[in-house]
Amino acid sequence: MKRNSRLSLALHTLRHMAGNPDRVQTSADIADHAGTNPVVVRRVLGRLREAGLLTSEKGHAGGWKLARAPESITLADVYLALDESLIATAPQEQPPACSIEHALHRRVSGVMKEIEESLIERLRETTISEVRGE
Amino acid sequence: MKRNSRLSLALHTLRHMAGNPDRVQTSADIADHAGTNPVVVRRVLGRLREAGLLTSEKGHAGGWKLARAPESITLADVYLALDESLIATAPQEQPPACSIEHALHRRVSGVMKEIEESLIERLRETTISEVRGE
DNA sequence: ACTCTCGCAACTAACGTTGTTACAAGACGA
DNA sequence: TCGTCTTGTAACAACGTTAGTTGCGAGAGT
Repeated sequence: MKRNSRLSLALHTLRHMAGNPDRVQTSADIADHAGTNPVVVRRVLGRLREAGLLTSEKGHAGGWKLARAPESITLADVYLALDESLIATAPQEQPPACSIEHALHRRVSGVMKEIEESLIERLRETTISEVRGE
Repeated sequence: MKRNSRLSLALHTLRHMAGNPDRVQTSADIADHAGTNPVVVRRVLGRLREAGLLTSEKGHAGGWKLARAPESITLADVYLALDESLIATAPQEQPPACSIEHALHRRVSGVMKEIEESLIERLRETTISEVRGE
């Protein structure tokens, strides 16, 4: 699939949890609803747990739950937790060998970094609670 | 390699041409300088030709040349010619089935589109002539 | 004990990108 | 006209990334 799908899965799941913050959901439930696989769910939500957005418990009544108030979780938090870095400029491993190439890379990287900043800025304006189907 | 490399190759080549606008260069020369393959060069530069930035000629004195004044070619022109669409949101082929998923997709797509606009805006500020190694 | 859950590692499959080979078609000069 | 240089294009291999899948171990709870 696309680069997008991890972010989609994460947001989708969090948004559902935001509507019912105390309910514990298993990976299997989530996978079922999202049309994917429990292992994939654990992979993605594991990132969110590392970032402090979710908690997980093993055992009978185990599963996933929000770790914080949904009003305090922005789209940017999710984006950053996954560190997708949509705006990728390859880190130019080779020594430039051509000053033009070097200058171009610097220029483009600069713009990309700026743009990624503003993307994050923009995502930070919305919390997961605020997105709702009409 | 990375998503980035087509854009890098295109910009690198155009920048060199901008410094010597009347010289005709073969794909082999360009590939050699960029450390890649003539076929790859033709693939990438072919896009630029379709966009009206370059011309190509077959035969003995054939090769590639700028189609326009280098001062009139911006980084955005190159980016758009390649239609890389760095900011990809998958076009959600499936019917949503879940209104939350739908709303999220709309929200995220909206932000992404905005961001891509501002990237292009930003790239439009610089012409290929203006980038130079110090 | 038994069962349910997450955690994790390993493997497969699909996809996109680059690189490579091969060949056809057009342009030019001898 | 013939040979040679070039682009144009198709087909294929190589590689990396991602999602999906299977299997097994480790905790938690009954």
